[in-house]
Amino acid sequence: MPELPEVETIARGLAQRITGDTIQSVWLGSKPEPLKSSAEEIASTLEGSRIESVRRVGKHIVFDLKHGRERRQWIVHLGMTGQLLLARPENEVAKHTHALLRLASGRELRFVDPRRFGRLRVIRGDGFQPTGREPLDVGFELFASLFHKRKTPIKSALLNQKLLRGIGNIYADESLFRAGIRPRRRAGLLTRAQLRALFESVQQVLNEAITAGGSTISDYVDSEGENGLFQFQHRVYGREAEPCLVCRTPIKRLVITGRSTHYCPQCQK
DNA sequence: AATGAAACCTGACAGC
DNA sequence: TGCTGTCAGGTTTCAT
Repeated sequence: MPELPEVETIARGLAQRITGDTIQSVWLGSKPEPLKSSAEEIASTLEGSRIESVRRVGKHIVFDLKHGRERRQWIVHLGMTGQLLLARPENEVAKHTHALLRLASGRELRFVDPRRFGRLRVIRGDGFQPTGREPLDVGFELFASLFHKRKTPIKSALLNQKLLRGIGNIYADESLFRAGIRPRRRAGLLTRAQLRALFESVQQVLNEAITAGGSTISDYVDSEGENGLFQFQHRVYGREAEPCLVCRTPIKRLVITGRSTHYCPQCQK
């Protein structure tokens, strides 16, 4: 479900509301799939830990914890349909709830994920090592070098988390539209001007989406259960056969490395 | 090394 | 009212 702007929105909301709280006890569902670490390891690492900070790294939510003097981390990836929700104990526990953290403040932090593509893991210490570069922190020269000599379509390269971390299907399509680049163009063949346009489009799209609280297509909600609003600003994603907002040409849809891809055949070259 | 297809899951929706 | 097929904000694994 969530890409960089959605994960950023969730992390900011949680940071505001649970920083300084302590995890008292942990319940983990019987289905083991969403757990990357063992259930016992997750529970024993989290229980008794104080939440020092909550932040986004790529599409991961990182909880920096302190257990006594020891640093620990809880790493959450939401997959396609994962949600982290702050709730009161009396609130009904939703179907597909896989983890429930009881906090000292009396609230509960719940991980809900119908498709179970999400992943939870814990780390002793603070050594979480993400892949790729943050698209909002990287400079142009480094950005351009990531695509050098790559034969893969630029759309696939944008989705490759080992290059840039956090861009997903919606924001790849939206960035390519704004940059006027066809998704199937070989990454290594982009001109310097196109790379510059793409660099700026990616940052623009991500920043605007963060401001709008992310995109809600079907089930994304932030930690308070609120929808995002950026879906109303999508220019190509989900608009197959609808007129391009710039030139009225019908938006085309195709599949690139298994992902639905939307573009304007007139505006994107 | 790099690329692409298939697999992992459940739910919603369209068409019959 | 079913049933079937398709699709979905993602990543990993396995062949080429």
